[in-house]
Amino acid sequence: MLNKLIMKLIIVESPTKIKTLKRFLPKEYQIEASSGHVRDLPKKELGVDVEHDFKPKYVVVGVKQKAINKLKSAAKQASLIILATDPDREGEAIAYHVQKLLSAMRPAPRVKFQRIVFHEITKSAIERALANPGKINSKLFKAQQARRILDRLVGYKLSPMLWRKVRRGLSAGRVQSVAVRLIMDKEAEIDAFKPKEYWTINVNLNPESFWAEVIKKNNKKLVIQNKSTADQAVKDLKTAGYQVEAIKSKQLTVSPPPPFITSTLQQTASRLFRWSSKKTMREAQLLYELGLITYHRTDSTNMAQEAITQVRQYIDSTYGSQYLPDKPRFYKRQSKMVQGAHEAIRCTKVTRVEPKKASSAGQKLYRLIWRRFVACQMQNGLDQQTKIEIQAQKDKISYGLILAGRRIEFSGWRKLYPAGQPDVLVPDLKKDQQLQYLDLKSEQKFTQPPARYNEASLIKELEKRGIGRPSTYASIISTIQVRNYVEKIERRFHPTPVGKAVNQFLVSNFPQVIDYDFTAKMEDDLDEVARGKLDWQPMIKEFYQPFAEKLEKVAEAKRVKIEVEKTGKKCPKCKKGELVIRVGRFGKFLSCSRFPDCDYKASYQQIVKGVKCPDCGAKVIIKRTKKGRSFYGCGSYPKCKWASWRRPK
DNA sequence: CAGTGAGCGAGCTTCCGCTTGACTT
Repeated sequence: MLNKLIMKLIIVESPTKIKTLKRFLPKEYQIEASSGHVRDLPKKELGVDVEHDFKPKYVVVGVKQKAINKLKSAAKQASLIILATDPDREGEAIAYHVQKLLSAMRPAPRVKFQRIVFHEITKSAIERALANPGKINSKLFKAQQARRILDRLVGYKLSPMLWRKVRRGLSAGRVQSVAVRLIMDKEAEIDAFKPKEYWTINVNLNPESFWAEVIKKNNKKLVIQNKSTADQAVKDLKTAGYQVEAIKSKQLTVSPPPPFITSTLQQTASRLFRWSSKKTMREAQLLYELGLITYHRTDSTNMAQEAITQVRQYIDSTYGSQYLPDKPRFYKRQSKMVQGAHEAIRCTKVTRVEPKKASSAGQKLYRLIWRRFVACQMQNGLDQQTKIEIQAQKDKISYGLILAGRRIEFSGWRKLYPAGQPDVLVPDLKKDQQLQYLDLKSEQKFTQPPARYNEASLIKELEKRGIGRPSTYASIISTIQVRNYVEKIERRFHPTPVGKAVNQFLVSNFPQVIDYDFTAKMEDDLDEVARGKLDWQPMIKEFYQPFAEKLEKVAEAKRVKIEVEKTGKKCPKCKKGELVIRVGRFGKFLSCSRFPDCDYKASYQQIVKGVKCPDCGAKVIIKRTKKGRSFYGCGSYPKCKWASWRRPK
């Protein structure tokens, strides 16, 4: 058959790309997807020979067998195989392993392999890439391999240590352990926090009955720390004379936020819709598969040239030229950790304002992405900020008061994207104008402890430190909860006794591994490997040698006790011990403090208030599956088997 | 979707990062 000789096989990572590419390319090209990594270290063993230069053992990823079979049968027909995986470290490794797998086929395909890279899926970009094929960048692949091996060594050496020293089934890793540490350190900050007392005084003045805040005394910043100071000021202010001292006005330009990337999309959907990162990713995936948005796992704010041109035309024709900046906006990458294989998350067609094919949740997310996409190329907003300074004079003592206002002069991009604060108007006053005292409010306040992390703020913090990747943010959140290291209460993360014990163990024994800068240092080294300045084996060795020595030492250390939560009740079995709440693999349970002398145990029931079992009327409790997902169940189980994922009415 | 967990003896747990289905409460 003639076809057999001329068919060229292009291999990409994501199956969704197949359709798009087919539109651009002539029939002689067949396009298939690897669906991510096809070979990896084995799951059941370390798979790294630490005695022999860290030689890795790779096996085929079981769940990818179907995709691999497809690749293989296509490869048999092909005259040329073009590896078009993503243009980053992981993509290079995927290309390497795909080539390895396909070359090992019997009978061996006698085709050539080419590697191409493109940063946007447009006809011109792909044609350019096809015209300039290269080979696999083995330095970049080695950098990925070093990353993979390092993570394996950390994870598969530390985790068994925890099984022996704390409890079976636990885990540690370069990313998850630092995420847990962040939460623990925040808790320590909160514990150490001592609220400070302070007072605010606001004075109500005429004309127009406005309020101004007292901020100065005798031209110095005034901080009121106790009631007697506040009372003295109140006494003065009640009978003082008031006068406008100055009116200061200035214009502020307000730039739009950059287009969405994975982390900011998750944070914004969390803030506006109260969605979990998992929910956001699920909805984004569906939009991506419908071809409505660009790829949703990205750390880059770049946008395709054609998209910018289209959105600028759209802004000009829909909102008018005053909403269009002279030049397109480009957003810089925020850190060197950014890999930039993909574009920012944007709509594929700017004129598609409402996607009819999407679900209602999908439409909600789409509208958000659309607004941010268009807004990021719109003109700056312009605000008029006004500060009115007022002086209060009482005998020889003077107080300074302030009143701040802000008014939007030109909405700019905020015409589209939620801007936040509405206008705060100030009364129409003149310099030196006399004011009349009406009323006064003196309030005692206390400084607040820092807030615990929620999903959004934890992801933001991890991203800032370069820890984790867009494809893993949602799973990090899940892992630390499934392991029972932290629990979410009212959408915020709190430490559990197990999490505290594990963190304490790691901080005191392996401080370098869970150091906040460990990943950043690793990335620096990987850059060197990718640039050919450093070999990967010495890089791993430099880390592993001291790590292995430490592992040996720590093997001798004592078991770590997990702290228990007291209930204040007596054990009903032995009547001697106290009932305590322990955290096990399946969550909390009640037991006797005298364990193992007394083996009393009972399930700890987290009762849902105001809800009855729809089947038998008993109380409803929150339970967890083995996988860590929580569900509602009947309190009289096993007599009544009622259970539900959703909270009953 | 769940009968345990802490220990004990015997086989197992575990990492990070790239991707989608196959499950569906």
